[in-house]
Amino acid sequence: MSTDVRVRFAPSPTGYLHVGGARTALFNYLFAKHTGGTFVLRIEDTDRTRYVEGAVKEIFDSLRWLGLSWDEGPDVGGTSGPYVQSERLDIYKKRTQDLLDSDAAYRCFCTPQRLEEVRLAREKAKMLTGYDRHCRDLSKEEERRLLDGGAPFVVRFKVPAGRSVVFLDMIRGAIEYKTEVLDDLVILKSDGFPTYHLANVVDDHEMKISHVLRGDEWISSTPRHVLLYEAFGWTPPHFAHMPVILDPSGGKLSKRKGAASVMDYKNRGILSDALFNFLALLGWSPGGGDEREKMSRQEIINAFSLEKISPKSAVLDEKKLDWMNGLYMAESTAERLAPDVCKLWKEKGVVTVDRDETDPYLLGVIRLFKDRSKRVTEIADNAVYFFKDPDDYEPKAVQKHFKPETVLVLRELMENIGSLASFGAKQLDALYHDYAARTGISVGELVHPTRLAVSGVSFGPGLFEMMELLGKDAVMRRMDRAIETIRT
RNA sequence: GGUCCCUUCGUCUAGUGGUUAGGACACAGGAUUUUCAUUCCUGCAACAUGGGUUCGAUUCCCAUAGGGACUACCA
Repeated sequence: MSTDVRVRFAPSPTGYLHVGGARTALFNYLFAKHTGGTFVLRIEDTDRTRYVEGAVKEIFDSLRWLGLSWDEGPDVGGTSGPYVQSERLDIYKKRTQDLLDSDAAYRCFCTPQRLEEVRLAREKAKMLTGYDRHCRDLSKEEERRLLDGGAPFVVRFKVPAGRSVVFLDMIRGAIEYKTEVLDDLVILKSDGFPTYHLANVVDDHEMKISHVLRGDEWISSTPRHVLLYEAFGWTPPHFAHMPVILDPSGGKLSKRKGAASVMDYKNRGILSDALFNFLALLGWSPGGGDEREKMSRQEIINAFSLEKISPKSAVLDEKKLDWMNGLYMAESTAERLAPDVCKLWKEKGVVTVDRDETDPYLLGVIRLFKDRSKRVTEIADNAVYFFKDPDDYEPKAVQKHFKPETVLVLRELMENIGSLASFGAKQLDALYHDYAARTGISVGELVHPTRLAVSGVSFGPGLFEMMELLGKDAVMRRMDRAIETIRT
């Protein structure tokens, strides 16, 4: 079956792409790539009231940024199009008619008010909520009369009585439902649009989807879908339901509580490779004693299998994401990081908007910071002093390193630096060590005040590399300024 | 309320009918380093509870508890 694998990711354009959705897409992608199958992207826009302008683009952008490219979809086409449900209305109408013809479905003329009343009454009586099948046995004459009167209607599926529906979830095993708990679901709405249930079943069949990998909120709808396949005389696909991703308090990830969408993570300085790797490991692991954590896309694809997906929901640990992102930051190059970092610098007004991203100075700064930063944003935040002299100095560090006698030391260092033949990290290193040896002052006691004078903070890249990049003029000017500060 | 799903360190997880229950992140301590970060040691820390089945259960079964999903003319 390996080459027959066809999977799909089917988001509805109601907003941004949530990381939970992104991971479902990721697992679909991984399964397709692992099996040499096809990854289809389908837009489920059958609810016109929830449609959000720009959502499709946001979803496309998020998936592309994460590196999840699809083989068939709205923009790239394919043999099973169209891939947007609102463009497939005729298909659903025809299929609905098929069901009506075979007496597997019926028109329901109940008003929303009546439905509401029934629901409340049933709830009160502690009965199963859901439709009471009022229109299921309408006579032909009655139906004709209502139809001729122009009464609005929906089409409902006739759930057979006294049956049990069993389906196999690839990561949970067999799941069984009695049809008693299933009500007659709406398959075609009064506006002529299909509901998710119908559209989903029809499309998955027509698009020859072999495996449906979706969020586990769909488990309880699956028996209805199985019944629909049955009514159409189709073989259902394989099902596998992905667990949800939670925030640290155990609730759903939400924008309110922090990052929730793929773009949130991007904007907060997470790298695509890192998020890909991290999300893959959330709810899945290679198993079999394989304890790799940092894995390339190809390694993940090679090791992936649906059976190793865990059925339990997982909490997204941002600390671990940071750790992994740091690994990818260090591994990346200044050139690759530059566009993202520069964008942040430009937003902060640290560099002018027309500044060239391939500027060697900029790349030099990034190179100095990337190994010690966990996120792209960290570089942008911590490297500001490379673009302007420090306005003030870190108070705690001042107490520790700016002492009256520091003035003398800095002055002498400046004199030495002034007479340096060439201003480079190596020479500076030698100079500091020589000076330390000559005076008996420890290197640390020279380095710390210099660092504070030059950068304004007590931490950062290697001092001598930093000085070299900053250049002699800036270094001398800042040291001079620090001396003034100490004296006053 | 009903139906269904889930349950190994704080978090992500590996794993087995008999193991000192392994790794990673985080945390704590130490070493290295001019700072920070890295790196390297060390430490801390888990099989939800109760019944079975079994010579033996973390592992298999059943309950209970806790968490979650669904219960729309939303997906």
